[in-house]
Amino acid sequence: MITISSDVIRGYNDTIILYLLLDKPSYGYEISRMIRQLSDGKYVIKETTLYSAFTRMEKNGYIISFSRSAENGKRRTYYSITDAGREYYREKCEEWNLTKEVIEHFISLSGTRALPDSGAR
Amino acid sequence: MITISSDVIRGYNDTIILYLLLDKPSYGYEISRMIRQLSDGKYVIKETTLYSAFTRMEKNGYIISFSRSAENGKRRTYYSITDAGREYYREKCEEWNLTKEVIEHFISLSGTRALPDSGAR
DNA sequence: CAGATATACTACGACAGACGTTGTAACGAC
DNA sequence: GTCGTTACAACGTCTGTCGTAGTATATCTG
Repeated sequence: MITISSDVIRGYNDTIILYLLLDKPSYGYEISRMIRQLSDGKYVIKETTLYSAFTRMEKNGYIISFSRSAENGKRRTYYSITDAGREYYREKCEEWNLTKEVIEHFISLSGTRALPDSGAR
Repeated sequence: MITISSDVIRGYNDTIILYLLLDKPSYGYEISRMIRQLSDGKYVIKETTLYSAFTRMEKNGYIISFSRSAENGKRRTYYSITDAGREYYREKCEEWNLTKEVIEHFISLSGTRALPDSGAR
């Protein structure tokens, strides 16, 4: 079974997290679950990756944290996206479209299809 | 101007290089130029990245190197893809399709579009 | 009530891939 | 003769991911 390797998604974890903060603040565990759900279980972010992304993005000003008690009284660290975060997200979306375009020049659909003559030689 | 960040393409440099070796052996400088051409200048691989990819992939058995003199007498290190390399390439192509699918769940086309109600709250 | 499971993190260190910098060497152009 | 292009190799740094472990509370199970 093919799974997503971390090196591939690397550089998009931040984007994914920001997407999930676009409409409302959220916290680690919820974001983790949402990623799993929205990807149909195809991508499960590692906890350490997630929390280190939070730290990094707060340092960069893309999100801000605040502590709030949940209904049951447990403390949680919530994060909400900043304007800079929205801007960064927007840029990453554009970058993604470009990247996709570029990589698809080097992906053959079947994976083994004979190449059209490259013109070399 | 939007450019491709290395973290995005990370994990696909090997795939890109293997693609360019599918039909014939090649060498560093040529591959570098082909990447630039095929991506319309949108992606220019760094030399160190390229040559370290060669070393890594040869160690992994995806490519084999041989030295040959060019017409002008200059020595070049050529690389050709192995069966294991073709197999690896094929897997990466499948993985790419999956990754693309997953990431696009988290990319909104406009980058700022209002989200459909997430159902939360 | 004990123990398992889910929630909600934090800390620490390792690792791999990308990259900056530098150096080398051969060739043709001017 | 030196400048630009070709064609690499070596070395060290940085960043993001991840393995491992630990802490603490809440809820569920028997």
